[in-house]
Amino acid sequence: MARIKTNNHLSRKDVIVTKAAALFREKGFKAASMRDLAEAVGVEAASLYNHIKSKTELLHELCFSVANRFLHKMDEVEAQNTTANEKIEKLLRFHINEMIQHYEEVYVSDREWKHLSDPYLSNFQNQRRIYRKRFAAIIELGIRNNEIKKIDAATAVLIILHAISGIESWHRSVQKISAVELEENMVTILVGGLTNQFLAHE
Amino acid sequence: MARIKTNNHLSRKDVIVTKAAALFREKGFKAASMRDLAEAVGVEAASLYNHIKSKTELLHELCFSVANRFLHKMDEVEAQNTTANEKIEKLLRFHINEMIQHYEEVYVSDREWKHLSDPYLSNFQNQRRIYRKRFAAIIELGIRNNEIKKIDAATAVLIILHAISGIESWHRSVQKISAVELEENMVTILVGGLTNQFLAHE
DNA sequence: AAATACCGCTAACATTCGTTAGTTTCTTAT
DNA sequence: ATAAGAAACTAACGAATGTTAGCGGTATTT
Repeated sequence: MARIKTNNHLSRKDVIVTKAAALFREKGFKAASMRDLAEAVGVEAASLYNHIKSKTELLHELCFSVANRFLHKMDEVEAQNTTANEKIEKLLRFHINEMIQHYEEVYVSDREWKHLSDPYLSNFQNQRRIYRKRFAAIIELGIRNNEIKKIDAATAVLIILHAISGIESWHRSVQKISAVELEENMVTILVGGLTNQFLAHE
Repeated sequence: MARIKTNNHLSRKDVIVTKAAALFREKGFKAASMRDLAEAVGVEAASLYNHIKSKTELLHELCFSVANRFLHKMDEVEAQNTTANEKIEKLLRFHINEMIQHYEEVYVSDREWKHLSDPYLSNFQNQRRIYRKRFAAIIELGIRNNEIKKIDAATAVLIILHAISGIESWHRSVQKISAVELEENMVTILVGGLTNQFLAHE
């Protein structure tokens, strides 16, 4: 009867949530069964219910812990007295680092939130919508200040957020450039575009 | 006993595949049941099997019909005698239009291919890998010709492809800019970046 | 050492799932 | 009109799913 291993900082529930993130990422929420999760944790399926309320609760916890981190960062960035471009770059780098360091959680929150059930579902969708609005507002400010091209802000947000979720591919690929290089490349491309502007002007 | 409606160009199977795409997009492959699909088609679940072999077959058909269209376009673009930038823009616009016009199929192929089973799974993954390699090769050519910034080509591909999948958000949003505007915005941002370069140089 | 809360186990439940078998009904061709 | 084939139906299957009940062992507190 082997117990779930914990250290001083992690509760048994934390262990389960972490393993769930990895499993939901790998198989998708619906395809991952509680018996799969139990095996990953090293315990029988029924035993999980001594620590969690339901499978969906695991998804709640993952989705909202990620969402909260992003909203918190948005508060911080908005409060800073910087240019729109600097704000965008800050957010961009935060997103990239979150995706690199908390890969499984962020990925699950991004792709599996559909399987939340109300009221969590509407709640999550709301937070998401608001986050994007705030992001778009920063871009619109940048446009008014002539820092940023006259493009549709919502489209820009959509591109940025989805481009970041592409780090998933990087994470799984065998031949990777370093995390730092990845970050620099992404910022360069998204902020500055692909085209070699110097050459184009000459 | 209402039959599945067909016109001259669509077989009953085509109708099922199309409805399946919409359903798989909405709920995800695993969460969408054959009984759901049957209801959408207007028939009992068992009746579907007069036209299809299995649920997974539906996913095969969707994934590979999309993949084939992209590979075919890649052949075409590679064969053209144009600059790397022009090739990239061609592919970009093709992706965007595919996503706008065949939204459900492309989305499903993009997000649900994990649920394919071998040998289809490995096959699909291979095609995907090769497609990205070919895309990256075009970018690398552009870099050597000084058309494109010295960035990591694989990262650029990853950003472009994922950015395009963001059209999903546009598709579902209520207040949309037009498809043409969306396309122009996406090309502008991805090729030219966010920053207002003229201003930055002055 | 005894009491107590914690945690894991086995067994089983009600559902839901994809799919098959067998039958009936509708359409089409002769 | 009738035979033949296509396509719908009902019923049911076995497997897998999330979850609960109840019991037994283990760690912690007194």
